[in-house]
Amino acid sequence: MKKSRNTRQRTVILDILRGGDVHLTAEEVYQRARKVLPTVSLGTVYRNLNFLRDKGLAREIRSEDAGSARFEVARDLHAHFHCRGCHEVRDIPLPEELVQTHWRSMRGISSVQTLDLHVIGDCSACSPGA
Amino acid sequence: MKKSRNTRQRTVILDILRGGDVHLTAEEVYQRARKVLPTVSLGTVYRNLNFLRDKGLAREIRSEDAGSARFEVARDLHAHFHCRGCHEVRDIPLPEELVQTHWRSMRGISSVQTLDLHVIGDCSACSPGA
DNA sequence: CTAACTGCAAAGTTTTTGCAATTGC
DNA sequence: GCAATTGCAAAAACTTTGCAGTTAG
Repeated sequence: MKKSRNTRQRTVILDILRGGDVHLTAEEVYQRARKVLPTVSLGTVYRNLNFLRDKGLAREIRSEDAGSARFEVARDLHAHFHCRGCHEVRDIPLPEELVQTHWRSMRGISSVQTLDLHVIGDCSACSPGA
Repeated sequence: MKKSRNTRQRTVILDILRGGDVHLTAEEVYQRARKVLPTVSLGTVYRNLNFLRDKGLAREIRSEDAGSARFEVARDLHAHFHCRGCHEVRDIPLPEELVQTHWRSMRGISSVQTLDLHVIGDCSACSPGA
């Protein structure tokens, strides 16, 4: 196991992910972190977000409509609903059958680490009639 | 409906997505297109890939491990397996239950356009033992 | 004809990185 | 003490865009 330190920066960044709203971009994490650590750099935020992701403590989510990646603290597995209209991202439950699916029995798959499901459509605010 | 033209560039790019392997980056599409149209530009490739995506003729896929977006021609709905080791992307079937799921009954969801499922793990080539 | 499209190159965005200084453990 | 980490700034990687010229319909 690779060594790692609990720096103030890392703690603050993880706390930011834990607290408040989920789905923050690196830039948003950076802005919030600066309120606590005025001299923190964006590079450090990126390095720590990647570190936390690789450690399994955070998840990185990317939608089809490019822009920045967003990060959330790793919690119970869930899916994401992306609204095409307002570009909001919302957590929705991940169907239980999906979690149970026996992926490993598929040819060529040795192990499965995580599932990443995006449901893309319109939210009721953006498309009230439909 | 917005007007559009069938330019040689657009035709070639769509053919590239249709033929050969799926999951090409813009750069890869560009390299292949240049063999047919030596003066085509990367900007045109991007413009056309975006155009085809917006028209529903192509799909853009992004995985957790950043890098470039990849494009594939829109076909039957399927999921993608991403290997953490070699970064290959493979098509795998999308569980039928998932397609049947009644998303619209969820609070706040008005309509669903598409599902995007990524299964992240190790392929048998990268992790033979597991 | 003319609006959609292209090539080119420049600019925009997002993310990574080299390096010297700092700091957990 | 020393390797992990940081801040800074520069660079890399990826994508979009302004513009003048070209082209499909």
